[in-house]
Amino acid sequence: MTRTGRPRSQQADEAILEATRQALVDLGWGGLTMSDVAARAGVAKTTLYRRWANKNELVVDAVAALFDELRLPDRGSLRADIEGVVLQFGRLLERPETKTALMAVVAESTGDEALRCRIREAIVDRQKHLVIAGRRHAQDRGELPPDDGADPTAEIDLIFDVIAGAVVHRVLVSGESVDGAWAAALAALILGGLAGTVA
Amino acid sequence: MTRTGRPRSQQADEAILEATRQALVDLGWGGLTMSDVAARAGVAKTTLYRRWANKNELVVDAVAALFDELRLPDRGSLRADIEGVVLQFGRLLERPETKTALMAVVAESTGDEALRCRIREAIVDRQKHLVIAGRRHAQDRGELPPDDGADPTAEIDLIFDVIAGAVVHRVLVSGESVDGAWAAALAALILGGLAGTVA
DNA sequence: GAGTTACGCTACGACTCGTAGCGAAAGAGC
DNA sequence: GCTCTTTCGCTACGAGTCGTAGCGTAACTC
Repeated sequence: MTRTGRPRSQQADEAILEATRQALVDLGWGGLTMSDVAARAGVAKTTLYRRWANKNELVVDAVAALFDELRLPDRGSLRADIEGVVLQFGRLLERPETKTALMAVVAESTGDEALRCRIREAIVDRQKHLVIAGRRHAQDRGELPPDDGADPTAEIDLIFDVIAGAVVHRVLVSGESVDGAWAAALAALILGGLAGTVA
Repeated sequence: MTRTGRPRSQQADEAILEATRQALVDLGWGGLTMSDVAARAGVAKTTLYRRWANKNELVVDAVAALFDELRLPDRGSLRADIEGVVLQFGRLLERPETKTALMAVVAESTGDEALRCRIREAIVDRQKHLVIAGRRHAQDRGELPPDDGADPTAEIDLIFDVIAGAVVHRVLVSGESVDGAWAAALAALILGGLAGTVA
């Protein structure tokens, strides 16, 4: 089913997404306008609306592309894996375009189920896979017990919410940076609990 | 210095804040307009602008009032205190007006230092006090060692980011509710780490 | 070539923002 | 009572944005 007619410019797609990210840095979420993005991308405003229904979906796609770079290299221990993911996620979140956009689209998604699904697929699931992979590596190494038949979903979700939530909260709400010392402290807390860090 | 002239209507203030919260529930952040809030509150639009410079500050104040209800009753153990705070914060965050507004103003604050300060005073510090109080209670009970001269700020900040971040992430990003079981699991993780929950 | 689709451009109605100007209302001080 | 001061509701306004429609042209397939 080769489509007939003039094909959509792939180049325009990337120019628009890049222009969206740049506009977010310069203007923030509230200041971003479709006209401005179109002008930056060297594209007509109508071209934007032919591909994205509204501002929210455009920004989700523009930001989601940034999450492609998340990886989990096996660093040899569960502790090192956690620190690596925390640092990686922190660096990603400290970039101005990510910082501004992520919370805004999440906020907008609270009343928009379609947008929520789009975020889940494009961003959340991509992070959760890191937790699942890290857990499997740790089990292979014997650092964590293998699945005992119980459903591990709840545990995975908890770890995911704790790690991602802590990083997001540190960067966006507390407004401080995620450095090596903080990543180490968080990893220690997750592994050993308060007893482990304090004692 | 008693101010002369007609005093500002305190009643109007509360009507506006309540109308703002209700409008957030009905319309979401993007759909909320100053005209609509004014109409709901039975107030002229100009009256809004005489008290709040723009939409962001109005919403911050409207939402901040909800955080007044956060308390830390001494429940007898560190574990119970953590579970109580988590449940309390979770219930607050699951309310539609909080859910929608909190992330939006945080997102907007990434490019607005004044707004960031306002959020810190009105919302963040109010939560952090709970962590500080809980830590002191635990020290009084002997569950945690007393301060050994080292600055406990970093540890408090970490615990704060982990608890608040996890709850926020669970509710707003993962989109699931904070129930007793989850609160217990989170408390167990914080106290004993992965070793404690798994083994 | 013929047919189909995407493109840039312009214009448009509906809406929101934030401000200005007006007369009336509500208090404080004499 | 009266005056002064500030807030109030109302209307109107310019500027800006959204998302859409219509047009002629460009690009690609068969």
